[in-house]
Amino acid sequence: MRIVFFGCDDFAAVSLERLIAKGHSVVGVVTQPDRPRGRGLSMTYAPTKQIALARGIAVFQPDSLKNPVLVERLRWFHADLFVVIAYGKFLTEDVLALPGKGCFNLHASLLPKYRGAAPINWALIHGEVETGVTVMQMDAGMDTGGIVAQAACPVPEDMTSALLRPQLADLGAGLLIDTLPGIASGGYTLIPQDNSRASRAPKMHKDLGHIAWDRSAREIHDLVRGVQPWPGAFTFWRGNRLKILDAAAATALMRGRPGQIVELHKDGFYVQAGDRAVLVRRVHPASSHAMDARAFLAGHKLAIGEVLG
RNA sequence: CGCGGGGUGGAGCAGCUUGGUAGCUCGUCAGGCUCAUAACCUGAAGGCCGUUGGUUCAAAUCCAACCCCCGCAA
Repeated sequence: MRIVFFGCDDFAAVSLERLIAKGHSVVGVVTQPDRPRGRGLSMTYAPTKQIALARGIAVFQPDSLKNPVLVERLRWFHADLFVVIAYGKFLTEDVLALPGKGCFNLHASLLPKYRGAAPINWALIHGEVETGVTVMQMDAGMDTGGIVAQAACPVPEDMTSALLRPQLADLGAGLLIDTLPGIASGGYTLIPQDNSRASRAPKMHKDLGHIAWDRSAREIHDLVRGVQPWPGAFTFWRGNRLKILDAAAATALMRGRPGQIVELHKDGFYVQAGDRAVLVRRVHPASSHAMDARAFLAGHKLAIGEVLG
């Protein structure tokens, strides 16, 4: 079975590696065009592209899949199957119709929940205690296709999106591998998604990480966990950005205005939220590096009553 | 040449503008106080101030180059 793999990031790379390792015939890798990234705006290759180059697999980086010429180029792969993971572009119906066995997607949520670009982040932001991965047959909608298989996993209290991401990538890669024989033989059944239970997980953007201190301590805790490593939860202290890397909802009730520093502690400092306080345990000041709150407190004189925002 | 911040005992910071005895909050070690403690008191160890070169009687501090780290932006 000739497979063309569509995907870009580290999450997709795990499955690509697994496919190759299991001996599947990956004849092409389709990724987003290279763009200048990082400090200094140097050109960096997507993780999947790096894997493809190392293995001598053909790489294709179309600007748009709506361009008929580029769609025609995809046909030359003579693929039986398209596997799509975190590719970042919609596949048009013309593209979906190309492979004989169809197009299948690995999505990092228990569909129909969290359809969209950032399912892992949103599951944590919403405080889910369970999430998982789904293999589905693609249709023209956004993550609306019939479900082939799912695997769930619990979400511990202290889980962050940065930690959960590789775990789900691994879980998903395993599910994908297990599912492929059925897809190859046609021996699978599609379970339609219940649209009434669907929810959206739109792409992360910068301002999502900006902490609104009038939200509940629980919501802030979930936000801090859910926006890592990017965009990261942040607030402003004396005019400078202060990333909050680890925070917990306080058990004791404290009084203050939302955003106000209400208590300094050996292991961090308490900031008043909408209901109770939040204990900030790890931070990343602007122009510095990540550090425990106790280290931050050693070098910066925080005053009780100061307001973060 | 995208914009910007920073490298000072184990940690986080001040000092640099106006060159000339290494400072602060902690940590560590020893001792003391206490029923006890993350509390308090006393004392000690630990730094060629990122690297190289320059200016100077004298450089953490001024100048040049280089290395490393980070934020923004993507």
